[in-house]
Amino acid sequence: MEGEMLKGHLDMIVLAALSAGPAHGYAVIEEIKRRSAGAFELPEGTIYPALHRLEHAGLLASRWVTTDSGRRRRVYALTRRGQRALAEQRAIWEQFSDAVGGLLKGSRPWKNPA
Amino acid sequence: MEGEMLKGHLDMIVLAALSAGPAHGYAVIEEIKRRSAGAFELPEGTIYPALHRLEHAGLLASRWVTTDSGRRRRVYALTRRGQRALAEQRAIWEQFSDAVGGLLKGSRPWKNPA
DNA sequence: CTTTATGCATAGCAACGCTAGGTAATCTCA
DNA sequence: TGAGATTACCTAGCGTTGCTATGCATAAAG
Repeated sequence: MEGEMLKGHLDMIVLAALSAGPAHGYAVIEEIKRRSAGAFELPEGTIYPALHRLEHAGLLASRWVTTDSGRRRRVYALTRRGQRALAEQRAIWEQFSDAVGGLLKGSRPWKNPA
Repeated sequence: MEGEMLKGHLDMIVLAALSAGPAHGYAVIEEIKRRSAGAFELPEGTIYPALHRLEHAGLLASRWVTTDSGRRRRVYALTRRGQRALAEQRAIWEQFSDAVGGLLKGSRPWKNPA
């Protein structure tokens, strides 16, 4: 699928992916892919700028971590503000989703034979 | 609400608004507003270009109509291709919506990367 | 050793809804 | 009758934002 459909929803998606616990960028990409059952395979050029933006906005905090094997990773975690933002955006998503649902309802081609 | 959230969903929304029957641009705006319970108040600068685009793509057909009171209106109707496109986009919306749902819902035992 | 996967970063592009501006006829109501 | 609101259409250009393309570097797999 994909188009420009997730414009305006990306922040929420990234925040949601981090809601289970801290993760580094690459892991965020995989978590999004996993939780969306493969529907969202977001490129690095989408995620890294998003993470930077969200950190700059105070919704995420990051620290550098070095693994046992010597890999450097930047691990992000939701801040309290980030958690609040996620809750807000989730509520907005519900409204948006309901509104679209309302539009699609009544346009059903295979009308439900009550 | 509003942001850039409906990027990539506008065509479906317009097609859905016309699925009940032909309508002119201004009426499409009101139909969208009505069916979305006021959530979507789309400006003319959004709708008219969208209608032109959809007609150019062969998903809509238009004709000029003059009302009894002498008003000129451009009335749009779904073509067969438009109906098919709506069905497709509805299916894609379901996928998109489910994927976002999975993201907002799914939390799983956290596997520490570091 | 060569390939694949991991991991981070960013300049510039492209898509697309929206702002802001214009034109014009009809309706409402004092 | 006149003013303002509403209806009704159109479009150039803007701004946001996700994505492409590219670069760098290390670790695991073959």
